[in-house]
Amino acid sequence: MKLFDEQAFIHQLSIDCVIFGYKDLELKVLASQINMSRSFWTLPGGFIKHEEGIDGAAKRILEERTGLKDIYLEQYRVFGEPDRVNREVFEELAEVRDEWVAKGILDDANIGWLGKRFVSIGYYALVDINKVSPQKTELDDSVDWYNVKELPTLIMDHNEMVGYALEALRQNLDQKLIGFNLLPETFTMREVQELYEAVYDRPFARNNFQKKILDLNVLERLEKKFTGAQNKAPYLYRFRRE
Amino acid sequence: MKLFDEQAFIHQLSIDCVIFGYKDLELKVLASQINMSRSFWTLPGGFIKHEEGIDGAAKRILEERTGLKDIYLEQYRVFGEPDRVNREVFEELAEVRDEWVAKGILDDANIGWLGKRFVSIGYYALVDINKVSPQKTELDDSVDWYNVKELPTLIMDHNEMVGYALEALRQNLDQKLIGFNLLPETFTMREVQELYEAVYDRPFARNNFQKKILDLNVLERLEKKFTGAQNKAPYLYRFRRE
DNA sequence: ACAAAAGTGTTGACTATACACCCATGG
DNA sequence: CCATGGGTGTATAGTCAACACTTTTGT
Repeated sequence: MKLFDEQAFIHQLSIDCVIFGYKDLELKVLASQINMSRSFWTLPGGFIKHEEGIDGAAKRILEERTGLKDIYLEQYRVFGEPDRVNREVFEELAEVRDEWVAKGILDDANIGWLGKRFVSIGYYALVDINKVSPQKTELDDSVDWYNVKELPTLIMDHNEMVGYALEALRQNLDQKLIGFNLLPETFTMREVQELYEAVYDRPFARNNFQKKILDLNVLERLEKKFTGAQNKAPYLYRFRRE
Repeated sequence: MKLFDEQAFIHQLSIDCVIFGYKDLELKVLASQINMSRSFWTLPGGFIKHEEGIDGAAKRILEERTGLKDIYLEQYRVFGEPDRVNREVFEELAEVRDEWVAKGILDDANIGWLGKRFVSIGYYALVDINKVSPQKTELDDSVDWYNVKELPTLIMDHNEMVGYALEALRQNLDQKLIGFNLLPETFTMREVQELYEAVYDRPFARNNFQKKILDLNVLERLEKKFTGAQNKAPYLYRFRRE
């Protein structure tokens, strides 16, 4: 079965998603590895169907890759310089072309379509990393989370895309109260703080941070969380959606 | 001569520009009027050539419409819902079709190309309104400035585009110090304040405003401006670019 | 001298940050 | 009762808006 029907999509326009997750004090980004003769890393992406809105397309792509519906996502920038095409990758693609066509993954129409210059709409998404089971496509060799500070070299301008996405995330984290999308349903104040420290890559004073977050009036305090550690048990909080 | 060669451009992808100008205490937007059997207003827009970057395309479109090079511009959002097409306008277009084809303005290939669903990249631009002499295209009946608060009804989602552009402008005016692009080379502090009041649609306290702006350290104070009015002559300022 | 508007200084409220202290928990 | 980390209170500095006052200009 052919990987995709290029007739169904708008030409020369793509969507690339920077999916942010948070775990082990690190802000992470989902990237997949494609093995040709060399291996390449890439952001999850896709195309826009003719009858589909761009937000809808991004949602569909995210659902395909993460299995999640109702993901928080936002477009943040369009990447459309004419030199975006990555010559290296395309040369590699040429090398594996016959093999992949034989496998039926791609056909000539696909390859011609992919070879054109693309304008890509950048979306970023925030997910609870525990709820995600990354889905491989036929082309992917692996799909995994990478620390945003130690990303591998991605194809085309995808590293730059992550940079702009992080900038947009930092701008919006406070303003739009979206950070809680990166945390599980309930969490401690320390976890919120550590998340903020990972995003902004700088420390925050504990007491002032607590005051600032509580003053937002968007958290409800639940029962205490007894961890077994020999210290005061922290409260759990939940984000109030309205 | 045919208006445009649809072969030269990326399909189903357009650019629309919200060009802001400032005059007579009002923030203004450039819109052109197209006369079919009814008349429609529209934002200046265009398409992206195959070998051209999107920022470059926006620059070209702006230069065509304003005669200015080196305009400050920024992309702020993509509009890509599938129901963007304006049925009314397309029906009107069908009515004048034969006439326009006869005139040689459009041909069938053009019309088929235009009839598809488009995704549009929104740019906003800031110009010194005194330097602009709006250029009509063959299709335009008029090109004029309209108060952003009293815009006519524009085609498709162009009114919504202006709304988002204004929001983006407000967010960036302070942060990126871009407001001075709307003013002439030299200006008084009062003029800066009136500009801000027009953009944010609210008054600012005179003394505090002056302090805030001067503390940015981006203005150099020049000679005084004697207007002939019976009051203290205000200083002229110039924006320091570096 | 006067009206109009520009420029500057001072005050008080609010906010953000730093410092200090007490409390709960399990060993 | 001690070490550890959680929760809260207070003082200080820095920022922002309101008020007051002085200066310059042409009539």
